[in-house]
Amino acid sequence: MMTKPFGKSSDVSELVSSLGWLEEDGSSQDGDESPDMRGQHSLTVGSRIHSCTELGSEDMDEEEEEEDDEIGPNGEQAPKRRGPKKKKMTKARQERFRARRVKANARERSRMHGLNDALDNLRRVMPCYSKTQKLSKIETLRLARNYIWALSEVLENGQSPESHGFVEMLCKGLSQPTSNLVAGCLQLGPSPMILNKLEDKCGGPGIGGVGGQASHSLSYPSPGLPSPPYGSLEASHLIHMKGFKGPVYDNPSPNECSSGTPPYDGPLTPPLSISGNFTLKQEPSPHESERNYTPHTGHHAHYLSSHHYPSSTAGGPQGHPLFQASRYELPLDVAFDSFTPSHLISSQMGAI
DNA sequence: TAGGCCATCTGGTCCT
DNA sequence: AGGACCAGATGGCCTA
Repeated sequence: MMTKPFGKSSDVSELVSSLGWLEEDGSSQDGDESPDMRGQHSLTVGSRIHSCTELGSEDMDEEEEEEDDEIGPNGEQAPKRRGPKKKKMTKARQERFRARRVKANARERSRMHGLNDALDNLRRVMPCYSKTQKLSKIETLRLARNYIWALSEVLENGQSPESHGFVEMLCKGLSQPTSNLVAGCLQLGPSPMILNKLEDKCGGPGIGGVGGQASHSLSYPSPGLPSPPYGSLEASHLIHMKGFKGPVYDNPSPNECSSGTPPYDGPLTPPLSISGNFTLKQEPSPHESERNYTPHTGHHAHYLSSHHYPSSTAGGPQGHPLFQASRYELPLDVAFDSFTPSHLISSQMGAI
């Protein structure tokens, strides 16, 4: 559960607002703001406070304004402050500040969009990529780690990708809905990824094989379907049941304890069929279509069992720039001829 | 209604 | 000085 310092309607916010800290004319809205802006009708309390502080420290060439006689919320005199004195917020300064903030906000939005695009790319190389059932960010990262871990087991220990252990590794530490999704996908059919490549290279079917004939005996519920009340695929359960024996880690990270997912400190080994995967999945990011900000909600995606892409994004824009980048293609073709884990990993990570 | 997840704004910090 | 990165805060949307 996410921890939130304040409730959704913060008492503090109301207090600050009542003190007149909030701008009265709604000018906190960026001029370049998208229609997608949903919850930004007021600035955050902390931000507002910081904002005032910052304003007080800029433009030292302008006249300073004493603020010694600040009056507190209850009328009492606030203690004198040390440090640079705040300056009066002149109109010009306000405008400059706003312009700066607007630019910074735009950059930050762009940065976060880039991050989300990268996450989308990562989702696409996951075994259970689905346009309609999107993994949450955190689950994407967890699954990615598990995936790398599982593949490394395949390469290093010869573990079969059809084995229980492979699926267990993939699901380890994931939420049940995600575990179900992964299991469902693996059972349903070949993830376009490693499995095909394994088939090519090893002469064996991938997990589940084409047509969804799962060769492993784990009985996963309803293939391909989202989460809920299907059986429990909680990885730890499986592990206990099957006497799972994972790799030995030298330096277990304390951070991993909470999730129950083992850390992986060993050498990374790359996913096996990145190239095939990218070939198959070179679809435009759903996110990309939303970059144009359809009004409605900023919710471009729904997550796992309970979320679905809006139909309008099904087609999506063509030619995602990221997928046109040569860096996705070049190293991948080399992967199996001159197999160099570090190279592949770096190429894969570059894609991410 | 609570909880999960998200996008966005924001100020601070670090780096170039 | 300006940009990148980060984390805190907030409200919206959605589902159970």
